[in-house]
Amino acid sequence: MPCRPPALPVRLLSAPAPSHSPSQGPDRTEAATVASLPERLIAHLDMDAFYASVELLRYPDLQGQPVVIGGGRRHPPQPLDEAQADGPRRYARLRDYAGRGVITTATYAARALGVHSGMGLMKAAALAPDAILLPVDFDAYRRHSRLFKAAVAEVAPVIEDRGIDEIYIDLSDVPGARDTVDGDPMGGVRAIGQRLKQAVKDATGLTCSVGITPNKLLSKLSSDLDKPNGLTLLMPADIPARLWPLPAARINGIGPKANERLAALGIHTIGELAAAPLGQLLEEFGSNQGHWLHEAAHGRDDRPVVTWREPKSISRETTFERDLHPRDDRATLGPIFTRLCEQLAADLVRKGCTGRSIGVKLRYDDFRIVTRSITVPQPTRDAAEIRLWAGRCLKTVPLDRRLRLIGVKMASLLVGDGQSADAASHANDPLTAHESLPLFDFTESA
DNA sequence: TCTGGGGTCCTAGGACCC
DNA sequence: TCTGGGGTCCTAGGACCC
Repeated sequence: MPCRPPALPVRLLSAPAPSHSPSQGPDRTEAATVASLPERLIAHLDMDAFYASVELLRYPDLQGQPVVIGGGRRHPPQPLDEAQADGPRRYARLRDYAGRGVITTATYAARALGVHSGMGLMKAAALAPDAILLPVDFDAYRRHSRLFKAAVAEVAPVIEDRGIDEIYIDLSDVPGARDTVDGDPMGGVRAIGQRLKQAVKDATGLTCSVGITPNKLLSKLSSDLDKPNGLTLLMPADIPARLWPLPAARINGIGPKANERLAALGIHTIGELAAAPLGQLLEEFGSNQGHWLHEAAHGRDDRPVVTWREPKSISRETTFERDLHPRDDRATLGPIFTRLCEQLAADLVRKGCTGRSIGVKLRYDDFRIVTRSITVPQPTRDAAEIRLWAGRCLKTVPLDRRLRLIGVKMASLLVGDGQSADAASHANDPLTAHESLPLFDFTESA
C-alpha cells in the first residue's frame, strides 16, 4: 500500500485580480501592487533538456554538440566503441537511423538546427543528418529524477509531481519566503528560488529553470520565459507586459486543436484572448473550456498544489516495427498481445493495484485509433484473466486493415489488496498453454 | 518508410433506477 | 399510456501533457 503523504492545506483564494483590462496601458499603481506579496507563492521547476543533459553527464565530450535522444527498440548501442581508449569516441549519427521512432529530447545545439521532441527521427535526419543519436535510458533518467526531487524537498517539501522532469512547489509557507531583502519585497522568495536551483545542481550536476508566481498556470509559463537555467518571478502586475504578447498556445492546456479554433476567431496571442468577449469564447468552446480560457488569459488559476493522487489507470502498448495484418500476421500478434497483458499484470502487482475495467487500443495504419473496454464484476490483476477479457474486447473491433499499434489498459483501479496474496503472487507468471486461453482470433469481428 | 509510450480529464449518449 | 427530472454507471472518443 503506498504511503500517503500528509494532505496539504488547500487555499482557495487566488491571487489578487490584476487591475488591468487588456486595452489599458501599464497601471500607475504597479509599485503598490508589487509591494504586497500574494497569498500563494507557487514555483514551477523544469529541468533543462532533461534526458539530453543526463546523457551529457555521461558523455561530456558531447557538450555543445547537436545530440538527440530517442529511437525505437532496435538501433545500435552508442557510443559505437565505448571501450576505445585513444582518440575521440564514435557515436551513431542521425543519418544512420532507419525505422519508426521520435525524438524524446534534443540538446539546445540540436534544437538550433530545427529538430524538437516529438519529431519523427526520419524527418529529423533530413534536417540534421550529422546530429548524434543516443538511445533512451529511462533508468538513468528516473535515478536523476529522484535525486533532484529529493534535493528540492530539502528546501521546500510541498511538491506536486508532474512527471519525470518537472514539479510544482508550494513556497507559501516556506520560512523566509516573505522576507524583504535590501528593501526588495521579492528578495526572500528570489533567494529561495536560487536555493532550489543550487540544490538541484549540487545533487545532480544539472540545471533547471524556475518560475515563481501566485499560481500554477503563471509559474508554468514563467519557468519557460528564461530557459535554460532561468529564474523568473512574475506577479499579476506583470501580466500585460510579459504574458499578453505571447502566443495563446503557450498556455498549458491550449493544444493544436484549440489553437486552431482560436486562430479562426482571430485570436493569436494571450492578450487577444484576454480581450476576447467572454460570450464569444462560451459560444465557441462551451461553458467549461470557455470560462477556463478567459480566466487563463488573465492569469487566474486557483488549482492547489496536489501532493498525492490515486492512480487512475495503468496501460501497456507497443508500436510494431512494421504494420501487421490481423489475419496474415496472427502468429506474430498473438504473443505480442499476451506479453502486453503479462506486463500489465506485473505493473499492477508492483503498484499494489487491482482493477475492474479492462480495455484494448488499436491504431490502424492510417493512424485512426479505436478503443474497447469492459467492466468486470471482480477486480483483478491476473494476467490470464486480463488476457481473456482483452481478447473479448478485441473481437468487437473491425479488423479489416493493418495495425500499427496495440495496447492493453486497466482502469477503475483499486489501490491496495482487493485481492488475495495468492492471486497476487501468480500475476507475474507467464501464461502457459494448458491454461486454454481463447484463440487470439483477429479474423472474428462483430 | 513522417508521427513513441504512459498518463489525465472532458464530453456525450445510453441504460437503469428512483 | 404518457410525462417528468435527477443521479450513477458504463462505454467510446478526443484533446492534451510529459
